[in-house]
Amino acid sequence: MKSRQVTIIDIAKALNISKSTVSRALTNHPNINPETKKAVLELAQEMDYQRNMLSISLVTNKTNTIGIIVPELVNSYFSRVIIGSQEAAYRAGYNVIICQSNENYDQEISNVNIMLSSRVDGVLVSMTKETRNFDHLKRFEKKGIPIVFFNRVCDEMIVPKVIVDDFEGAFKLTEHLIEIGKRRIAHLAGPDNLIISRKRKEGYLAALKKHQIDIDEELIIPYDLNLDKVKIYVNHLINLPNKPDAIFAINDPTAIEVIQILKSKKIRIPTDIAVAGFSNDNYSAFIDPPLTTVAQPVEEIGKVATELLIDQINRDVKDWKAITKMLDTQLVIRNSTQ
Amino acid sequence: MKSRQVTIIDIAKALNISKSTVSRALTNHPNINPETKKAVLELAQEMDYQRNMLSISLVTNKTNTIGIIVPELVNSYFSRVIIGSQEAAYRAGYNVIICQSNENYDQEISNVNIMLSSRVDGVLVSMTKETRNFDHLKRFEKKGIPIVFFNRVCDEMIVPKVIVDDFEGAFKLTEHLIEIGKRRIAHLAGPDNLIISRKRKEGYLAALKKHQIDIDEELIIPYDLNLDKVKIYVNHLINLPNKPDAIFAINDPTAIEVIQILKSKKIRIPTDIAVAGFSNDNYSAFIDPPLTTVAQPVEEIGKVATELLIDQINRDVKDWKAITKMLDTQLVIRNSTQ
DNA sequence: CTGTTAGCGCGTTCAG
DNA sequence: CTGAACGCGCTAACAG
Repeated sequence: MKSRQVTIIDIAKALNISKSTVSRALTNHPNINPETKKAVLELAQEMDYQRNMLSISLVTNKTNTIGIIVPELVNSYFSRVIIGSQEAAYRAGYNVIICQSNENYDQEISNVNIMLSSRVDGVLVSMTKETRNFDHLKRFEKKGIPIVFFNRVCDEMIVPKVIVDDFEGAFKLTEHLIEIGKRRIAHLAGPDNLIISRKRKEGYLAALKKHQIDIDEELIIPYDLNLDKVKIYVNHLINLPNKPDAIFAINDPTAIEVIQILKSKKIRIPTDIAVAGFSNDNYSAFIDPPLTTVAQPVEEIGKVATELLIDQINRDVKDWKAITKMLDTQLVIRNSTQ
Repeated sequence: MKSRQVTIIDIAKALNISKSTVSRALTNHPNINPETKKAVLELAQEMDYQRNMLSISLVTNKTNTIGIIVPELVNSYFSRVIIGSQEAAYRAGYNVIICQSNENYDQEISNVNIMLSSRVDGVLVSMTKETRNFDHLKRFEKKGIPIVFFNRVCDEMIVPKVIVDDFEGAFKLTEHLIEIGKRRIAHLAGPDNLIISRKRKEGYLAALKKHQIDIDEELIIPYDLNLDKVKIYVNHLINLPNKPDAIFAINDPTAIEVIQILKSKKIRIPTDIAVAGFSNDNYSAFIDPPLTTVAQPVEEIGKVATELLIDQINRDVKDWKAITKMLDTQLVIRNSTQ
């Protein structure tokens, strides 16, 4: 059972003044006697008064809170986005509430409901890998709550988005693999509904094409981002009559998993099979062998997305702008490919 | 500018019934005509009504939200605790708001204020490395808001705590180093105000003592958990006339940093210097060489702490229990020590 | 089963 | 500069 906390009324009574005066003293209101203000502030301090954001939000119809919906927090990627986002949010006077969808569509819907009940002023979203219908996300727009996508964006909604150049990143990476002499480059591609999956695959294909390497569909594995299945795919690949000499995984956790599996089979990396990932996760530099990957400015993504969101919040609905910011990637070459 | 969302009154008007009836229909109230209820529910769905938690919390004096204050989210440790906590919280119908103190005392105070303004029903706290005064945390207790510590706990407050047996973990680890033949075991010890630092150091000392190894104060480095300084300390250690043959770092990120530095100096691990950490972070198994460490049931810590907290929330203040749960650790031996 | 009333804690009029 | 009155959206208590 919760006990009631100190309120403005308590202070007003103790000082024998009106609540509105106390309220004014507490909110930098211009018309207030400095002495009254001082007295209120001191008593507030003494009584450990803490303003009740619930009431304030209720009356101002603004919570100064933004919601973030991410697929997961286990890997470092989304955690880092959140770090960047929180920093930008706090600087602008916003708090942040975080929901994980656990890559599950239904849970994403339930997350939307939480955000809506909490009356967040705006939301940052990176969809689950199974999200193909966007009605639940469109509810935000309809209610006048701005939404900004990052990383896993949605083509069907005309809203601000923050992405990296996945095509170019994958292209550069694949070209690097070709340059070190690899010709049979396998790709663990992500689910087709995610644009990042498609773009990365397109970059991979474009690089092969540029270097006149025939595309072998057998080497392109549709993969649902479930790490448990990587073993099956890698086994399949290394048992092909015409084995791959490189594996480009859609992301770093997958690439790291690939490396573990190859090592357990005494396959030499990169001599027999080179391995590359995408995103440059925190520990990718430290694993054995260090992983070649495409670095993303992850914290920056969170920061930019949050700034775009707060900008939308401060606009009238009719003035919403649907800017897409594309940030640069950087090829990071490490020993897993050289 | 935010536009107002659909309210109970809107539904009441549309159906030409009273708001209380709508409210009852929306809240599984027993006394309600099934037909009225059906009509309300359908209209609510159609109008995309979403209950306003701000109002509900204001009147029920309960937010069904718990706050978590952690020092940082960069490393996987606290992220994983949060994963465990969120799971337990959601299961019990609670949401979670997260604040990072960034290892900064003043920011921790500001986090406390955020939690207080948000009227969380309870808080989970792991202190910053600089927290030596606990007045800000005691404010929760005084206001009847239960607090549960985990990992970095506070001896001065008699509240529930969830920890692991740091002494035993460090003891087993140090003993393992001794068993593989190491005698000059250095320790990068954490700040003395953190109990985990002291316990781990005590475990280390106890193991040395048990095996009659003289304690060399020169090998015990007081370290403030700032990764940037690790290089200085490692350099200092390897330039000692009587070098260490093992380094036990207070946590895994530090140990991984130590490994990078030793490798850059062509010092062989573990032959020249063995390295061990604490907590078994996500990637510690994959780095080169794989890191020997003491595994903690991290997600479990979050889960147990949250359950204890919710239990406190459901109790009357006078029935609060100050249980300390100590979870087991497990020595994980990998190639950095063998 | 339903409607009316009061009030949660606060900001914001409008009068003085 | 200060006070009184109203209302944000909702639940709870009391009447019917």
